[in-house]
Amino acid sequence: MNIAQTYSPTETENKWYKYWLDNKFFASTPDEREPYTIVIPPPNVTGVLHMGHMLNNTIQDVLIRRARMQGKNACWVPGTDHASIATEAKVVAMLKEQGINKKDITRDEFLKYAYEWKDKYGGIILEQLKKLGASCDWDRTSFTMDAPMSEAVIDTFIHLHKKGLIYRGVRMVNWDPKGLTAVSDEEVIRKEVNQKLYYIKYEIVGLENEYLIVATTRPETIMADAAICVNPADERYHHLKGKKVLIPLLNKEIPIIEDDYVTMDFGTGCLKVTPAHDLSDYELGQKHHLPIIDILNDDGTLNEKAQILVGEDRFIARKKIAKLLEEAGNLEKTEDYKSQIGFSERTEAAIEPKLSMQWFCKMTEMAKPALDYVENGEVNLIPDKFLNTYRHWMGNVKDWCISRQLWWGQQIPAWYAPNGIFVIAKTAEEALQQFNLEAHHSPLTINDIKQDEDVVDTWFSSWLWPISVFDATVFADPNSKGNADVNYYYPTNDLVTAPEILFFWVARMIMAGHEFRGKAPFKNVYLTGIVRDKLGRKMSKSLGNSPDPLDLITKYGADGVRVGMLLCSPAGNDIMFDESSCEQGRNFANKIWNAFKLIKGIKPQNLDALQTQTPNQIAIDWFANRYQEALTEIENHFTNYRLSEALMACYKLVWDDFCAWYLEMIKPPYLQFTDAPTYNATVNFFADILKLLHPFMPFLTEELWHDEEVFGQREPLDCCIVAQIAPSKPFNTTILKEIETVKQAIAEIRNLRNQKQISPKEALPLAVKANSDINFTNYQTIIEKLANLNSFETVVDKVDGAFSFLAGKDEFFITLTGSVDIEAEKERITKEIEYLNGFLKSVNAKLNNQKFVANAKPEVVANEQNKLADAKAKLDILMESLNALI
RNA sequence: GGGAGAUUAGCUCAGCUGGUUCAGAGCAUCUGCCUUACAAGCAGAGGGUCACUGGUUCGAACCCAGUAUCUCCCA
Repeated sequence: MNIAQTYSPTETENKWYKYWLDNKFFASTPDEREPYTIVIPPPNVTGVLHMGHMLNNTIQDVLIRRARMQGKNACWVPGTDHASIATEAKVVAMLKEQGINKKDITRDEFLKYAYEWKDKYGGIILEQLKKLGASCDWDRTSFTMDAPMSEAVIDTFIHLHKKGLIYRGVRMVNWDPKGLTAVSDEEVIRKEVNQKLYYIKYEIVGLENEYLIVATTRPETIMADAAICVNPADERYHHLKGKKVLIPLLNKEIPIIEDDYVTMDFGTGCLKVTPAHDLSDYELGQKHHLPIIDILNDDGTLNEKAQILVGEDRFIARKKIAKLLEEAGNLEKTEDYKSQIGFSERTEAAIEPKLSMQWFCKMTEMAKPALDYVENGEVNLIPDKFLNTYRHWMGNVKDWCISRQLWWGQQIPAWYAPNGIFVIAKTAEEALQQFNLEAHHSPLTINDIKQDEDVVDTWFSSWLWPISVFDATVFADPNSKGNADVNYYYPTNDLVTAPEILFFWVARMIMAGHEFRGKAPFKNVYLTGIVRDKLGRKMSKSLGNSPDPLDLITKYGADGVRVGMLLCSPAGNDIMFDESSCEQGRNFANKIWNAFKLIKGIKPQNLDALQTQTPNQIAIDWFANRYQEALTEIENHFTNYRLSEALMACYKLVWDDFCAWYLEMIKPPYLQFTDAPTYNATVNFFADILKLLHPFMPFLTEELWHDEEVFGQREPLDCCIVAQIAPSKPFNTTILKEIETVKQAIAEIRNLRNQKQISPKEALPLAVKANSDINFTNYQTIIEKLANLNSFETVVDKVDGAFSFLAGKDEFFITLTGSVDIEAEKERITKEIEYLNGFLKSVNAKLNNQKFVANAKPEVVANEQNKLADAKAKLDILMESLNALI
């Protein structure tokens, strides 16, 4: 026998991944089979593999491998996302290191550097996914800025603009003063921050030495104040109606206005209204027709409209102005205060609400069908608890700010004439044509017009992803039929992603899918949780609490890590990741390895023997049925996307049923071989097990699948990855039940040994008094072997002076060499009797209750009657045993 | 402040339509074993007032109301 003591994964993994690739097992082209499609949530080109990717992609790989083995044409499309802000930030930083300032180079030069950067680092995650075993169709790898994909984005922009769904407008946006761009709401991370609440005194005009006190966290914005607002119900301020106050330091008059938006019991009940620098204030300003005074530059420094502290950064200005206010006697006091502040997800700069001219995509109209798909079940969210959140969000959706003040991305196809008029067109030539069609200005030349400097949000590319990876040409014309790929693969089947991007990606993909294909892009959305550490903290690079996934793979094997991740990852719940679960995965792999070693070791010399009978037939029958039972359960778990439970069911089938029971039942004595029928059956079982496990543990199963000694020389394309797994068949429950009783009896005997300190080597005599209709002689060899008996007999009467126990209603007797401790036996039996009496009482209470009998379903009542009969029978047996002892 | 979800064994989680001997699984723990497939193992065992308080019901871990704690989303 030529096989290692333990399974060592690394070499195996490299070998088989290459073999799969070389033989094109991952590749898919449309054919007559049913398609099964997943598009990867494209990881961002700046990223490296983290635990979230590991979980997410393990799940996708399990689903895709299973579909492949069910005979479907499985296609998993990989790719990456250009991540405009993050990538641009990285490239800018890289250039800075080289002494190059972005401002000093042209857009084209910058893009050249950016593409170089992307080519070098952009594929890292995809390469890492291969280590995990991801069976993506790599030939289809897409990138959101590939030429056709970018063209799709521009076509989409033009199309939606034509429909009136894209417009340009001044809005309050989340401004990132470090990235110098607007970011979407979803890219803002709110954090609780310790701040100070400044109580500032505003002098009331016409009332000498009378002040209004306003509490604010942003004293540096007083120069931008347009009004002070109080609640009309606030009696403290009734006398100030119609009055004005002076902004401290500037001595500028602003009105006191009333609005019930103001919370009376926050601070002093007075709110300074700064329409240019706060979203709510902006809305309040619009309502009350207040002027907008923007005192900040794009980089967060104060501009000349501030009049004081011009050029200072907003945070420095805050400290300085506090001092100035204090000196001027306008600072009443300060208090410590905690509040939520938004930070840029990419640059970590504090977000500044800022009014600016941006491009927006109208959402209300598109949200309606996107909500309907989910409401009516055409798209299933798994778990469905997310439906509520989804519904809430789609009902309150806001227009989507799609422009970004960046270069890395698709440039907005808007062209401006010198007079500020713009047209939307794919090229400068087309734009010029459009301009010159319009009569109200003199003919322009190509040099007169200028394209919008900004690019569109990355999500404006990725919402097209499930379509554009197959056919990027359909966006110019939504009525386009599309190519063979998109017609075959779209809509895709499952999407596996994180709940945090349910809205800004999943929902928008549904919108785009509806707009351009008239169909939702997927049927099921499986939402994974966030991977957290043992302490419940989100795993992140900055906390340093995330293990390097590749190290884990080296340590536990890819299969071990896959199993470890899945064992603790129910859908939609965060996973508390603990390395020890990978250890469990590795141990499981080793268990399978060793079971295989045993099978190899008991292979008979001559497999062609004419022998057709085997004493192991009952064990074989049992496992064949047990396998079907487990398969049924596993299929059910998969149908419901309960992957961790499907895996656990496989785990128990292999470890408990196959290894601990079946193999022990059929195992010949040391250095002996089994018979041909047993061996063949066992090998077939093992092959079934390999197939069942393959989606979870692709490498180990493929390795063992190719063992020549056991499975013979296989054809080059005869691989586990494409082996077909048969659906479950009906099974015989009688043998399953009978073996359960047998197992129970064996466990009792082992327990007896433990209690009485009897060595497993010492054989014992067993007598069986069958009260059920089980014929125990069928199971004699199994019991003899697993309980180590030296005699086995069936009896009609109780055996006196023996240790006895019940398994089901059947009685078992073991005569021990020493005398039986009668008192202890009595006590044990009495305890059982007490328990049964209690049980009987509760069953009787139900059955004697007229209301129960009247209201409960007939089968429930019948069941109670069965319970009663069973318990009575057992009780009789125990009473007899007890009486025999007295 | 508004909304959603959670709370079951030491840990991570199942428990599907209220009704089996329903209080479960895996891991961890404890006891005994180096019994030649596997100590990354084998055999066995012990762990729970189903967060709390009421209610509905013949019957509640499950349904309802309230309370507490936690998480997330939105402001």
